[in-house]
Amino acid sequence: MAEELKDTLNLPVTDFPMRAGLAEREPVRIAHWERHGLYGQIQARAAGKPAFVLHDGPPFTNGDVHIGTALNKLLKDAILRYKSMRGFRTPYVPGWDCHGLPIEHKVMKELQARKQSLDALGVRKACAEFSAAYIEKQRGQFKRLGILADWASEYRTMDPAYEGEILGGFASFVEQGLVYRSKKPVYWSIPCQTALAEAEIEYKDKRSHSVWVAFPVADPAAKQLAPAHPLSVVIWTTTPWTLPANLAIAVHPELEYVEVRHGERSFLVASALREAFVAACALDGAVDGFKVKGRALEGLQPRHPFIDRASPVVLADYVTTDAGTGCVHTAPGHGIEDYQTGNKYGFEPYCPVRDDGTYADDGKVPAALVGITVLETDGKNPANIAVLELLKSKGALLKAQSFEHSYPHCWRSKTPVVFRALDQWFVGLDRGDLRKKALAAVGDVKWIPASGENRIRAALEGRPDWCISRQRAWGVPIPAFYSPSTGESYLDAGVVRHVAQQVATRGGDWWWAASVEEVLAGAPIPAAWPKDLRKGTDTLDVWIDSGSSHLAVCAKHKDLHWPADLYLEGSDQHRGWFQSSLWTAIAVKGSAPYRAVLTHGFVVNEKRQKISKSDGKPQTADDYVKKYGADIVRLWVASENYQSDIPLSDAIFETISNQYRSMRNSLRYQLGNLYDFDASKHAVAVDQLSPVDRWVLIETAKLIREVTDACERNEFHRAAAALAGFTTATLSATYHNVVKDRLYTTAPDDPLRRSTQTALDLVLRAYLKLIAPFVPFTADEAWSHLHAKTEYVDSTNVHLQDWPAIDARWEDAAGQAAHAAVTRIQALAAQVNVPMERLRQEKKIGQSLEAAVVVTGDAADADFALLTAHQALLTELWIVSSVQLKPQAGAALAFQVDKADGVRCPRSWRWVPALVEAGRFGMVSPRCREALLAKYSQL
RNA sequence: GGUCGCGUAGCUCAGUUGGUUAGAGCACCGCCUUGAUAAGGCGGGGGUCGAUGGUUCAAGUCCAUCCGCGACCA
Repeated sequence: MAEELKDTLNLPVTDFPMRAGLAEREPVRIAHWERHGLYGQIQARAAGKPAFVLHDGPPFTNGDVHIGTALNKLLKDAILRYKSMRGFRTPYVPGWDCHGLPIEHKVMKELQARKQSLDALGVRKACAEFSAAYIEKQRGQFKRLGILADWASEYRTMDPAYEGEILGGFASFVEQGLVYRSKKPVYWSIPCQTALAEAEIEYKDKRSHSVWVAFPVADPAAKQLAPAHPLSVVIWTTTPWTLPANLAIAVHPELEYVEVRHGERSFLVASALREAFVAACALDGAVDGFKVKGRALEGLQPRHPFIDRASPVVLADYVTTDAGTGCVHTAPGHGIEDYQTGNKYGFEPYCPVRDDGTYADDGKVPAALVGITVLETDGKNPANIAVLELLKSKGALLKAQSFEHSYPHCWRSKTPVVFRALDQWFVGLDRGDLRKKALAAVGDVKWIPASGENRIRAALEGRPDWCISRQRAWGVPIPAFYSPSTGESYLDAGVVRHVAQQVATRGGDWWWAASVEEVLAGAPIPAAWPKDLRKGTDTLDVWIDSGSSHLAVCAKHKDLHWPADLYLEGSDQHRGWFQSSLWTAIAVKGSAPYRAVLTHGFVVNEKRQKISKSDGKPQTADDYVKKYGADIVRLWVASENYQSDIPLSDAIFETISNQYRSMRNSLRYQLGNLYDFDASKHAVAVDQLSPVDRWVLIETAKLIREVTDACERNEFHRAAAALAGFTTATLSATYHNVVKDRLYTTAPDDPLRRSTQTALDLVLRAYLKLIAPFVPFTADEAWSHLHAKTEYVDSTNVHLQDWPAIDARWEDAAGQAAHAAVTRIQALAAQVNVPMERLRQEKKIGQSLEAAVVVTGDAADADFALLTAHQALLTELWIVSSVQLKPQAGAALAFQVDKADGVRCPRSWRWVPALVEAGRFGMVSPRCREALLAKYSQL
């Protein structure tokens, strides 16, 4: 009998599964989308509409897609899907950053492991293959995340046409006189005879000499110093071999320095380091003399201990009192800080060390040192030993001792590297007012968040001239020429342009493969150039590569426009891509390449620390996609406030998974209850909808407003929070819960049931569109079930819909009134629930339907009046069997809950005073009898 | 060390121009339900709003300093 009655209910029917199985289902849906050319359909649908160009920052092609890279791409994808639903054309051309040292480094390591060595062309070929292989991998991983893009048009910085654009842009730099050649210290590997980049350095512990060296001051009175004895400024260094290149001594302007008297000599050191100095050099019985601020020492002229020149005192903020004497040996040709200080004071980056590591005979290096190598083998450094000898003979060496410290080593030869000034190419950022123009352009861009503007400004203002040459093979060649006899360099815009054209068709390899004659054939060679020239072997800094993408992509692709509407990358790109793109755009086009720049933070672990390999946690996007599915990863991205750090942990993914399940369950409920609903036949007019249905439509309107507002502000986590709240509170706990009774127990065509189905249908359609940018797989899956009761449908796709609109009729006066009433009655439910819960804990009732409610209150009380006016709604909204209103003058509103009297209807489970006969269905409540009669016409 | 940013319940986030006992969802505990069921409902516990000091009648909300974390520099 009970089974039979259950069969008379209109229970939900749907094939939309509760269990998502995202890891298995999503790839099938991707294939479905690709088969239908979803990206193309989306573009075609918006043909003629204004374009929203989000220009893709190219990920580096040297590994699997990192979870942070995935976050970036998913934010872009969500924005584009949203914008397309808002009526924009959203062409999206993804890119790949292919050149650069990390790839060359990896490739060289592999070659080394196989004991192979290759020339530049061979290395380039291996790098190109490496890069291409990772493009394939990454593209697959991006597609798996549900990224929709014009993959056929993707740009790659190693493509000949792209390389041609880079060089074309570079030609404009040269033409405007922005490019110059100058010396700058770089890491140098002596055995490899090559410059190294940061990534090619390994830090290892090393035992070095540390020495205290006295620089005699001939004329202390020039700075109003009155030492008791002949004065020396004392420096401390761990690289004695750089002393021949010493050009200055740096002191901190704010530090205090003190005269230390010992024997017949006076020494000048920082007061804070006086004790350490006296102890290290065993100056027993030393006494202090005058004290002086570092600032006052500027311009003092100590003499170099073994070369006949002055080593003037200069000021530098980086001088510390951690170690040494507070007087820092400064060799602008052997250190970056030294170089910068040297620049400030007009010293050349003097470097008497040749490529092979030996001292040059330049007329300044003492004869005793010429030809001696600075390369350390077996812990012995011939240059250090020779320099120490020299210092001793001059009486300048106060102390030498061993010193253990971490020191950079060449990753290939494993020998200590040296810092050595080499000729490099630079872009002069203040030439042609480039910096001024760039700073001005910053003001025309919308920075999101606004603090990004300060960051880019600081980066632009603080940046020294841009060193754009790299002594590497895997990159775009710098089309410069050199005279073998004089070493003079030759760079000309016309020639660069000629090379650019050739490279655009032949590829960068051509530069290496062709002879000088071939390279210059047909080029407009300046008359002043000598006949005898060789090609340069340097490549361009890869930031020029990616920084030229707006020229090579936005300005070229027919669907796009220049400048782009939006750049969206991690906040580290203020010093990277945002900046390099701005420089190239200012130089070539005179304005910024983007209208707006949106930045996000970095993925961190539960301790808010950067995700690192030592965590032992998975770091690639695929790890998470395989475990949770792309929609979960996407929902995580949407839920986080990406403007600061973005935490990632198993606990967070569990929470997100729960939220997802909640959404999915609501979808299943709605789809299941719409199985026999056809809007064209059954829809109820808005003004005829029941109050609770009008209520949910207004709630939906509020949701649409909230999500839309959040999306317009790019604050997707607010959208996600609003959707989560709507799902659990508005739908699951309230609307779906309340409306179950009428959906299940009334006759299929009951106006009340059709009213609710009408609302459910409207809510579901809006809801699916709202979640589509964030969980596109699930949204489209449900959309298929809604339209065709099947998993895949060819005729329609949620991503081809317009963003949901609010029907003005939902919010008319009657709707507002119904909404207000239902909202208040719902709020009062909390007061019913408390006493009801007490009965339940006492095991007196179970389901809320077993309860009968009595409300007492003054008839004039606003709430009591409201309940009286809407008495018909109360049992349904509170999900109880009866509600009795007892007006009582002067009484406060009170809710009393008891176990319901009467009998329980076996069909509706409601308690009624008495059951009635319903033929073959037995005894049921009067209301159920009517429903059965309506459904079966015969009982 | 410098610049910028962040720091509200176990987790993810709200807290508008300073103003009632600091909120939501998830998680947790208890009860109910088994006709949304690898679901659902109800009730409950839980926060000295990073710390300290200050401005104010009133501060999570403004100011200062410090601590922690991150990014970029050095």
